[in-house]
Order: sequence, then structure tokens, then C-alpha cells
Amino acid sequence: MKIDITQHLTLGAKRTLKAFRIAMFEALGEKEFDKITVNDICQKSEYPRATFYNYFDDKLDLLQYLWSYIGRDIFKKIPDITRNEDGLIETFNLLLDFFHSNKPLLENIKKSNGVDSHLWHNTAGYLKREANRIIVEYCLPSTSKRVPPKLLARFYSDLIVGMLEWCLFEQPDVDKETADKYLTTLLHGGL
Amino acid sequence: MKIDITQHLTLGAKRTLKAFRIAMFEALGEKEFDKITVNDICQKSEYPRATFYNYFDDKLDLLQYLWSYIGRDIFKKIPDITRNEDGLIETFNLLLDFFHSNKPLLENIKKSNGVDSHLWHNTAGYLKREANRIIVEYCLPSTSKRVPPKLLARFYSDLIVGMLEWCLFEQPDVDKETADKYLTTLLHGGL
DNA sequence: TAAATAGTGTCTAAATATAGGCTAATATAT
DNA sequence: ATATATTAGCCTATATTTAGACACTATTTA
Repeated sequence: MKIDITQHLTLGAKRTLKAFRIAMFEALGEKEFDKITVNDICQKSEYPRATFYNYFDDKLDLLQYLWSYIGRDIFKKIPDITRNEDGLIETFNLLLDFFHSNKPLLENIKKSNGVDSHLWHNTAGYLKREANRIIVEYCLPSTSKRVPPKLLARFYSDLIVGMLEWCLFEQPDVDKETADKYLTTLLHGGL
Repeated sequence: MKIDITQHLTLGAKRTLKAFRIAMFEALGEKEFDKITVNDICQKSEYPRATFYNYFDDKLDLLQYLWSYIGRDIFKKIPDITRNEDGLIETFNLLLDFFHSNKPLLENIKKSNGVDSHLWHNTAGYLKREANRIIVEYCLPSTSKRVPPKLLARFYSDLIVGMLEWCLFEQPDVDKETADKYLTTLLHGGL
């Protein structure tokens, strides 16, 4: 990123970022990442290349920004009241729903060598980070004596994204109920 | 208009105009024109007021620009090969289709005092102008001896927009086939 | 393998957008 | 009736975008 998105952004900057996000998201529904060019993004967003480089180092930079944005956006849907285990299941469900309602995107991610690709690890990393943030904020039991809370949060987000990978790449036909059941079981030690 | 849209426009200017067009179009589907504020437009388009006034004198100015844009846009669908009477029917059908596929917009135009409102006359004027342009370009018979071609084009565009008004305001339930039949009859003298 | 084509990333002066302040007019509520 | 809030336009210094050129590196195509 060439700018600091944690700072105050002008209306114009917000519009520009949004346009590039949408352009990359659309492009990912049409071709795999390696085939997408900066020119594609600029054409879709109706911004010149110079503006793209005002904001991003390259298309991977935009991709990473997109994933962290999507991560945050997905978890916005979690109501503040959801807590503990329900919150974990909900977090997982939101991620699963996202990919299920964006099939072409998932297909193009899979084309880049499936679960072992650099691309998916990158994606998963950003989603895990946001999941972790949500879990720390909402889903940690107030009384955990046996392990440090942050370790617990890490365990949970690893588990959720691991489950997600398994559902998307290993067992794409598994229904949500079954997946939730597996997740609950694993949360209680897997037996 | 504060700028000359017939001149070359930068990418940014095109984006800005497009955003304001879409914002006004959306707003017209939600409330009647008099209730729409410049702030509404700016909020929808995600542009500041200053930028609005860089382009337009006021919201009526934007509305007029929108209608001439829509007029041009509607008639882009007429294939170059369509000629003479078929072209006239097609021109009429495109206009009718446009309003039929934008019911909420039509309702909000009607709310502004129906066919007698200043607003509809304004709208109709811009549509008539574009219809006329298309008719002059494509639909005039090459051999018209009895009247000047431009008078004929004027007669045709008046007739088409008159038919449109009748279909939208007087007889909103008439089906397209009947409307086309009426139009054909009127084109041949009305008997 | 050479040539042509398409893509990357950087740079600049000129064009355009931006925040926010201003006055006056018009609604809205009390 | 009068206070309060919203809206319309305009203005300006600052920030951002823009076109197009540049040097360079893939990737096609012949």
C-alpha cells in the first residue's frame, strides 16, 4: 500500500479504493489471479494506471487489501450479542457462505493450484487474521484459566480456517449442518 | 452545465458525470424530483457538493443532462439497418420499454402532476429531441417530395412522443401490439 | 530466435476534486 | 412568531487524479 488506510481518507480516496476493490473482485470471478493485469483492473474501475500506482505497489498488494477488507466486511454481520461457541460457529458459517455465494471466485482460486497454492495461503492468512480479531473481541470466554486467551483465540481461528479449507477443497459437497457438527465436535476435542 | 460535454472529457470527468447520472436516476426511482436535494445526489454518488457544482448549475441542470443522456442511450439500440417506418415503430417501442422497465421512476414523474407537469414536459422535450435526431439520421425516406424532410422528421418525433404520453398517462394498460397498431394507423393518416 | 506485442512501474505538469467555511433562503418545529 | 435545522450556491487553498511518455521486462507470434 502506498497510503495509510488507517488514517483519515478523503471522499475521493474512499471512492478510488472502492472502485479498485470491486474491479479486483469482479476480475477474480472471471479469471485466475495470475491472468489478471493492472490494465484489466484499470479498465474495470475506469481509473488510469497512474492512479492505481498512487495507491498500490502492484496487483498482489491490491489483492491483499481486498482480502482484509472482505474479512472485515464478512464479520460485520456478526451481531454484538453473539458470544463464545455460537460466535465461533457463526464466524465459520459466514466464511463458508461467502465462498458458496461466490462460486466463480472460488473456482479461480482453485485453478491456482488449489489448497496448496501460494494464493490460497495468502487469502487464508488475511481471513484468519480478521477471524482472530473478531474472536478476541467477541468469542472468548471471560473465564479461561487453563490457557492464555490469545492462544485460545489463535487455536479457534486456526480451527475455523482449517475447517473452511477442508470444506472448500477436500469435501466441497458437505452441507452446512454436517460441517457445523464437525466443527462443534473438534471444538470439544474431536471425539 | 458548467462544462462542455461535447469536448474531450478526462476519465475522471466521465466517472464523475456517470456517478451523478446514476445517483439522480436512482433518486428518481425513490422520490419525486421536487423532494430530491443536491445533498441526496452527493450522498448517493459519494461526491462532495463542491464537485456537483463543478459540473452542474443545480439539480434541474443534472436532470436535463440525464434525460438527454438517456435519450441517446435508448436509441443506441436501434441497429443501423432499421429504416423508414420500421425505424419509427422501433424508436417508439424503445421509449415505451424504457418506462415500462422503470415503473418507480414513472410513478414519481406522475406524482409531479402527471402529464401536465412542468417536469414531464421537460422530460418529453429532451426525449423528443433525441428521437428527432435518430429519425433524421435513420428513418427518413430518401424520396420525400411533398414536404421538407425536416418537417417530416418533426411530425414523426411529435407523433412518437405523443403516442408515448398517451400510453403512459392516458391508457397505461394498453399492450405494445395495440399501441404499435395505433401508431401505424396514425402514420398513415389515422383512418 | 528475432521481432512484435503487451505489461510493469515511475515520472511530471496540468486538470480536477476536496474540505469546509460563507451567506442567504427556505423549511420545520416549538 | 421565533428559534433551529436544512438547503442552495459560491469560494479557496490544498490534495488528488490525469494523460501520456519513458525505460524496462515478460510473453506471444513468426
